[in-house]
Amino acid sequence: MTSVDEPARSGARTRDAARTQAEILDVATREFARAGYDGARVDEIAARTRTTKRMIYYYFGNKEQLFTAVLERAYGVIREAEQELDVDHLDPVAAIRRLAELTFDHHERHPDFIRLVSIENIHDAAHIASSEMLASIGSPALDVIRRILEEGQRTGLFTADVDAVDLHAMISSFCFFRVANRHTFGALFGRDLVAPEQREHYRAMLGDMVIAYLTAERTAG
Amino acid sequence: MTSVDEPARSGARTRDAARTQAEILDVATREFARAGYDGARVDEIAARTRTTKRMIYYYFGNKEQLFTAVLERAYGVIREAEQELDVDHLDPVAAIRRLAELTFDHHERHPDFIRLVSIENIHDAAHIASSEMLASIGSPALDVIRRILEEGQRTGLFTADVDAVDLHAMISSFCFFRVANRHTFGALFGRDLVAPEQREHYRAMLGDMVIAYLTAERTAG
DNA sequence: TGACTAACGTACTGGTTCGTACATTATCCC
DNA sequence: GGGATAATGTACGAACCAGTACGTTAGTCA
Repeated sequence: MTSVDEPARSGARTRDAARTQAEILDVATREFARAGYDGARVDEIAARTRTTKRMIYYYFGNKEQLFTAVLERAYGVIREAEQELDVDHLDPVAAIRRLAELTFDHHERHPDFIRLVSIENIHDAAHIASSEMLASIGSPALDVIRRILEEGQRTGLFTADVDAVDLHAMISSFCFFRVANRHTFGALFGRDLVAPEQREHYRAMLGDMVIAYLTAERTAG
Repeated sequence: MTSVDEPARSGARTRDAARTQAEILDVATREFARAGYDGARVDEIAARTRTTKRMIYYYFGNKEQLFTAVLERAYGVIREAEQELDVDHLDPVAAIRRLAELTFDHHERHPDFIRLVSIENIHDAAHIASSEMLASIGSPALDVIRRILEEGQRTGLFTADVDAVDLHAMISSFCFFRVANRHTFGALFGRDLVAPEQREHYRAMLGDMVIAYLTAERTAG
C-alpha cells in the first residue's frame, strides 16, 4: 500500500506535488484504518506527514474527499493485483483453488484495506457511491471466475448453475471474515484466525470448501 | 432488540429506572449501529429518548461504558437465541443444515448487531476485552455444532478432523459478510446480497456449501 | 407525615477538531 | 531574469461535543 517514491534528486527537500499527495494518502490510509472515519484525525494525519494540514485541504478538499481518495487508491491496488491473475493454464479444479488461495493471500497481506471496507460499509458505501472511479472499477477476478466456471461446467467437472458473483461472494466472505472479525472472534472463542501457524490450515480449508461446493452433486430440493 | 416494556400504569409518566435504562440502550444501539462509535452522538441518543443526557451518564458512566453495555445486551440476545436451538432429533446432515439456516436467519434479522460487531472489530475488540460478561459469554451454538460433528464423524457421514470452531467460523463468515458488506458489494458488483427475492437462494447456497464441505472426500494433499 | 434517597432536568464548560484567511517561497516558462 | 502560478507554512476561528455542577422532584419507609 505504501507507494511514496523517493524524490528524483534524493536528499534535496524540494517541492514535489505527486510525492506530497502520495505521502498524505499513505498516512491517511493508516489513520482511517486505525480509527475509522470519524475516529480519524486530520491533524494526526498531518503530523505524521512531512507536510502540513493545509496541504491536505489543498490537494483533497476536505476529510470526506480524502477518505474517498484513500478508498480509490486501495481499490486500485486490488484491481492491479487481480490483473496479474494467471490461472488459465490450470484445469478448472486447480484453477479455482489457486484463485481462492490468491484471494486468501491478498486479504491477509492487506488488513488495512479490509478495515477500510468495513468502515465504508458502516457508512453505507456512501463514498463509493459518490466516486466515479469506484462506481466503474470492475473486477478482473470476476472475469477469471467466470471463465473457470464455464470451463468446469462445460467439462462436467462442476455442478451446473453456479453463478460467478455468488462464488466470488463465497470466497470473499471467508477471507474477509477471517481478517475483519479477527478481534471479536478471538476474544469470544479464544482462537486467533490469523495466527501464522494456522495459515496453511485455513488456506486449505477455503480451497476444500469451494471445490467441495463446486463438485458436489446436489440433493434435489 | 427493542425491549422497552410499556410502563405498568400506562399514561402516567412516572419514574422507572429499569425502563429508562432499557430505553437508553435501545436508542444507543441504533445510534451506534448507525454511525459507528465515534460517529455516534450522546446528545443525539439523549434527544431520541424520553429522558436527558444527564441520565445516560447517571446510569452508564460515559460513552465508552454505554457502548460496552450496548454490546453486552446485543450478545446476550444472541446467546438466548442460540439456547433455543433444537436440532437433536435430526440426523447430522439435516441438523447441520438447519443450524446453518438458523444462523443465516439470525444474521438477517439483526443487521444492527452485525454493524456493532464490525464497529467493535475496528476498535480491536477493546470493549469486549474490558467486559467481564462478554469475556465469558460462551456460545451454545458451538456446543450444538460439536455434538452434531461428533455424531456425523462417528457414523462416517462426515469427513474426519473438522473442528467445531472452524465450522462455526465458516458458517458465520458467509452469513456475516452477506449482511455486513452488503453496501460495498452492491455498489461494486451491482447485486444486493440481502434482496428478499434472493434470500432462499443464498440460504440454500450456505447449506449446500457446508454439507458439501463436510461430506466431500478430501484429495490427499 | 416527614425525612431520606433514588431519579431526573437545566445550563454550562473546557477541550477538541475541521476548516480557512493570510502570508510566503519555489519552480517553470518565456 | 522576471512574472506567473503552483506549492507550502502559520495562526486562528467557530462549531461541536463529551462530560459536569448544581438544583429539583418523586417515591418510600420509619
